[in-house]
Amino acid sequence: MIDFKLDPKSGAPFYRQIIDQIKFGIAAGKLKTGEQLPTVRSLAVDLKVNLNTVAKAYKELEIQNILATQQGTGTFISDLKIQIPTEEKKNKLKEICNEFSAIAFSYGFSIEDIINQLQKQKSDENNYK
Amino acid sequence: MIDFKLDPKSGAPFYRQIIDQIKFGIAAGKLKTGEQLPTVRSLAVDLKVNLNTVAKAYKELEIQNILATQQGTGTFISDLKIQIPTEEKKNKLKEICNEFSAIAFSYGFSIEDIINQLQKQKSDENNYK
DNA sequence: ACACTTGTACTATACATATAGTACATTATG
DNA sequence: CATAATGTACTATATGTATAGTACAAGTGT
Repeated sequence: MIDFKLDPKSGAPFYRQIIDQIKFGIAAGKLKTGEQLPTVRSLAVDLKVNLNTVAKAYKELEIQNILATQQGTGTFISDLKIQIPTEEKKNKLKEICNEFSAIAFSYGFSIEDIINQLQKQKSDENNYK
Repeated sequence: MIDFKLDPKSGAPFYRQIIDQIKFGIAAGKLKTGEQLPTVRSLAVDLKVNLNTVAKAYKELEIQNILATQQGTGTFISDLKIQIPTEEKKNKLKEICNEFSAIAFSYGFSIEDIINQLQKQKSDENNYK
């Protein structure tokens, strides 16, 4: 389970910080398929925010098919591999990359800069194997 | 010179659409170092928005050292070549790439998927030249 | 059936953002 | 020096966003 934390100074809204931490948790392997997340209430109390703030984060992740909620039971990490249809997945990748390059671009980086950096990351990753 | 256009349905604010079109114009080679952009007034009239909306776009690009403004004269594309990535900038790139690959991971994409998509984007961009 | 736990919906409010209106400051040019 | 061109600053307003308060609905387990 993740140790959720909110930083009021970060500038990023609370609900987005929650979303990011869950996504990072999945990417880092700390959250696995089927695992239950804290309930909206318990996490809200824990983070000292309103339960709707947590619910909003969960809701957005549910729309993205990253979480599955069951009323009365809880919220769970869904099986990411079989969730998104391939065609939709391709569009999602395009969307992510567009947003990605737009942000990088605003910092003065070219697409090439990004590709080079990612390739560096990729070889780093292989070194761990 | 770019043929500026605004799409009210796009969801993106006008000033950001202007920014993006200038950035893409530079990336596509349509705008070159030293070239003068339309004045805030003329572009505002052309796009049927307030001059402050254009000014805001120019201002943001000036802060990013992409444009240089001279009161009484106009706004120009600055010399982008001398913007060598500093140490700080490199770290920023790394940071951005880390965050995005983490997000892409959570959707089930690999770094390779991202690189492939970005290379596709890059060649699309070159086709405009 | 009942109590309890879970997520959801509706409302209000404070705050930020985008755009516009208007007046001002600075520079160029004749 | 005067005028016109240019970007800038200040203000107002409408709209969207984030968060919270509270009540509701749906499922669980005894």
